[in-house]
Amino acid sequence: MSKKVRVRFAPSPTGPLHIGGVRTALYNYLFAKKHAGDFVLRIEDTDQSRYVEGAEKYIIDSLNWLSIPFDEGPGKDGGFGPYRQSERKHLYKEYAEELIASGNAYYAFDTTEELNEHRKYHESKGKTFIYNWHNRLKLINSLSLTSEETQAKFDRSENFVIRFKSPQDETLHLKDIIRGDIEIDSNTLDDKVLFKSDGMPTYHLANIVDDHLMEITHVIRGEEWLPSLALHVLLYRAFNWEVPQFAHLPLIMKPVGKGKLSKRDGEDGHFPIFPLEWKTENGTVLSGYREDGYLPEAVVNMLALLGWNLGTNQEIFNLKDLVEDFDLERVHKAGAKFDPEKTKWFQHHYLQKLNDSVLAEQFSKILNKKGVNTTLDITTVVSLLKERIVFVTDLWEQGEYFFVAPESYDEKASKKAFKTETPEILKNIVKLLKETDDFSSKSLDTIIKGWIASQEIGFGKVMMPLRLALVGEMKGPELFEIVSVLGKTEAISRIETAIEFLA
RNA sequence: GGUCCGUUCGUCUAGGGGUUAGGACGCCAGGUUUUCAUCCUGGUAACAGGGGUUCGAUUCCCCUACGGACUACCA
Repeated sequence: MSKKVRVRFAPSPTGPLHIGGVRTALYNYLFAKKHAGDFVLRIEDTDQSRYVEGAEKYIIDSLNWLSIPFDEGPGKDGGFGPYRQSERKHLYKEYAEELIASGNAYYAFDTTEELNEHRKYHESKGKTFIYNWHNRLKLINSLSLTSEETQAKFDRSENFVIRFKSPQDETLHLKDIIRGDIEIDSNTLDDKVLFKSDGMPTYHLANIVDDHLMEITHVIRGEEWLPSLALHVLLYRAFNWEVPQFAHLPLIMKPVGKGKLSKRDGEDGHFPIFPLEWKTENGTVLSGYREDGYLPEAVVNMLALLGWNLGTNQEIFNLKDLVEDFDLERVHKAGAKFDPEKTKWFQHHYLQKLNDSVLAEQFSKILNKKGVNTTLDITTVVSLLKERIVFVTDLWEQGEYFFVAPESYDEKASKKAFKTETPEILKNIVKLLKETDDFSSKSLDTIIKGWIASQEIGFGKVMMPLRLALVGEMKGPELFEIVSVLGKTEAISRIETAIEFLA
């Protein structure tokens, strides 16, 4: 019996999550649920200076909005808490010291200034400064100093960090579910800081300790962590802990230009890159998918396919399908530019599946805000407009004329549609409308088309000016549906207004 | 610069030693709608380059180019 699958999503609360982070969360969730495992949310807030108020709440709200809730996390203890690293602070020191005791780590006293000097010097010579086996004895640490000298530094309360002692002359064989085998020469690794002088662990230490303590079986994270994989595996080895499996997800790239998608890409506002709206401290509002009117299903579907596919032609997946079909082995290796246009296509698809009554309810709210008072049946209006909209808000743009009579007629269209004989034709239509009480679109269709046929005039000569009179431009659903919804009084009134306009 | 990862239509991708290299978004055209949009049909468009291996390579190997990530007491 294999261990229960446990995965974690471990964001840093430094601001809003962009869709890259959301996708990482989604893949973790899908993998966990597919294997009947747990999805853990862990907040990695070991860098107090970068902490941003509200970011944690934002992360949780985003996951909830997308229906990818965590099983364990802040406020939801599953026996492995706390789930904020700042609240686990007391844990890490002893693990760092354990590494020192076992000879896998050491104290280092080099100041930031000194290290910067070294880096600058190396850079000037076209080299890279690496703190590791080849020079650690020339630097200031408990390996180069005598134990008395080291103790003296402690007695003087000098700042220190704990660094990992990376091995020399070893070829590491790493394994990644998506990328396969990776070979690393340990001599290229540097002695990463595990424990900072401010008493907090770095990401590397906290991450490994927590993943171990939380019994994480699969680490699914962004490709930007691939260079740290060797260190992490070495850390597990040093602790003599079982190593989880790793999967490094391809990056999401900017839709235009070069490089990976970053939070800054949300600032130009051409398309949302955040799930939810976010107000920065300087008051700028970064748009979110939710506030822009996207359905969470559309966002999830789009994100799922950004780097993964089933191998069939299927592109529409709901969350349940995804849980069933998702497979890390089918995750693409290369980074993916995300495509705002395709996202709209998904949105259109999912919006069409919404019930007319649900849309009508939302549309009513919009109408209220616009101060529109109407006796029209909103659900019917929605049913006529639905297929041409992508967002609920498009309903107004597409169907304003249902509620407000046109005040002008599209210039180009009226040139084409309004002819000298038009007023006479429209008068006849008014007469026909007055004579009937059956305002079903079908009946209207029969009556008016029958009249047109009997007069032996072109359909266009009637239909086009009629549409213009009712709508104001050449757009909208089937004409007699509009007449039917508008009703006798309003329809006749609009046509008479057009006749007057033409006079 | 160094280390690592990657490279199939503009974009997301399928495929994989012998295929007309498939799908989707976009774009274009036609049809439906006597309008517009939707929808339907069709079209456009790709294996980065060079060497191998092989009867045969887009597919396997190597090199180059290009792209990306990392290179902090940030995650």
